Amino acid sequence: MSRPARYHHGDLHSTLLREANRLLDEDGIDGLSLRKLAERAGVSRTAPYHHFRDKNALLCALATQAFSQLDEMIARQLQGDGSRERIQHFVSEYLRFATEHPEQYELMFGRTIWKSGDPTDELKAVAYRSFRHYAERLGSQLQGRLPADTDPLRVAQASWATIHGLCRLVIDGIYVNRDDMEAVSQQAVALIMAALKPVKND
Amino acid sequence: MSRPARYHHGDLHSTLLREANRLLDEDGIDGLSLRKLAERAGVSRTAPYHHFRDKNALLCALATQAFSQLDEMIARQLQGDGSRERIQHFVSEYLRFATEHPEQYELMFGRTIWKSGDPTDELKAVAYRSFRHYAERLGSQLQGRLPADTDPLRVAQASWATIHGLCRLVIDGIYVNRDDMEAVSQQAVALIMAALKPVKND
DNA sequence: TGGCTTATTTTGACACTGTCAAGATTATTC
DNA sequence: GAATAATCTTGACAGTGTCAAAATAAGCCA
Repeated sequence: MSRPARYHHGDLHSTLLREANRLLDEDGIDGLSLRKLAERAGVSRTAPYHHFRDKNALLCALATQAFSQLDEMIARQLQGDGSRERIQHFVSEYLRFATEHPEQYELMFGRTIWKSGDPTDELKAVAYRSFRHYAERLGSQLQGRLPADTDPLRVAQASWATIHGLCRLVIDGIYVNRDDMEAVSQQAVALIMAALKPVKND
Repeated sequence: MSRPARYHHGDLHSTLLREANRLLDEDGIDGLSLRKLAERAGVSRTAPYHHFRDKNALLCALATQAFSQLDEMIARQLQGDGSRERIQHFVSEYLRFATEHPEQYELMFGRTIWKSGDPTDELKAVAYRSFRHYAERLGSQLQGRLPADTDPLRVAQASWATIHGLCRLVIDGIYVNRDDMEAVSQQAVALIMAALKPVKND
């Protein structure tokens, strides 16, 4: 016995987060129930309620974590020049992020939290910040190459919608083939680059 | 009393579909329970099981209906020349379709059926047919205007992902502002059109 | 140390869900 | 009219999120 069953767990909060992530990977967002989670943590059904107000709060905490990771990834990948290769690579990394952790991605952007649930202020903050970072970095990469009447913010929104749409199609089980997805994303990037004004490093 | 409570309802199948659609609009996909539905139809909890194998089958039937409507809309809007106005108009109609019936759209493309559930063969057929029609019609509109190394199917997939991504962002409660969405979609269309080879009616 | 307060955990309960089994009732068919 | 099939009902079960009240442990101040 590694740990004699004490009345006080000692580190329930972080244990819950860790096991919740595991449950998410294994059983999906539908299979993640507070009761199962409590059992995994070796604690009674209602113990988690003293660490998270309700299930929504737990899910928001998980989503917040995931957004931090995404934000880091964006900062890491979306820098340097705005060459087609760089942007293409970023898109591939985004798709990988979403397809390798589909349930977390669903949690981050899905209706469970944003529509049915009630997103935490903390979650909203990190989510909006992620997008702002994306828009800023993409904007600086395309600087001077957009037509005069084109708002960089709109381009950021549109391109993000495209990537996000692809991710949803795969994650929701409509597209299954990842090679297809990669090819489609390359096509999308190619179309956008074709619309830009030519520049020296093309 | 409009109808004396008989043992046999007489038209339960279509009544269930009708009331299920109403429940979907009013309470959302999460609020749609078989028991509530049965009560609305004035029938006991398990009566629906003699008309639909389970809840999944019911949802698939609803989604199938919705796909038929979408298919009709595509056929209606995506014809004629491939001018920017026509395509723009189609996109607006698609967004309208999704935002006016968000819960049906969620049902059509969401994970409830495609991932967690088990899509009916009938549903798969009509869903794939819808996309095929979209791809065919868009392809014929862009005929001769795409770069030589560009597969029209990929363009169809990429553009659909963009529209779909926008719809999801709105439906899932992440974007709230519909005017923004309209502007973003116009930006996306503009970018695609800019990448095309110029043609007489531009 | 002792006692008080607070944090943490438990058991019991409630309303809700989808769905199965077995029986009751009506319609259909021969 | 009798047998069969379709349709509907009641009862039950396991599962869910969450509240209230009681039990237990930890922290703190004297």
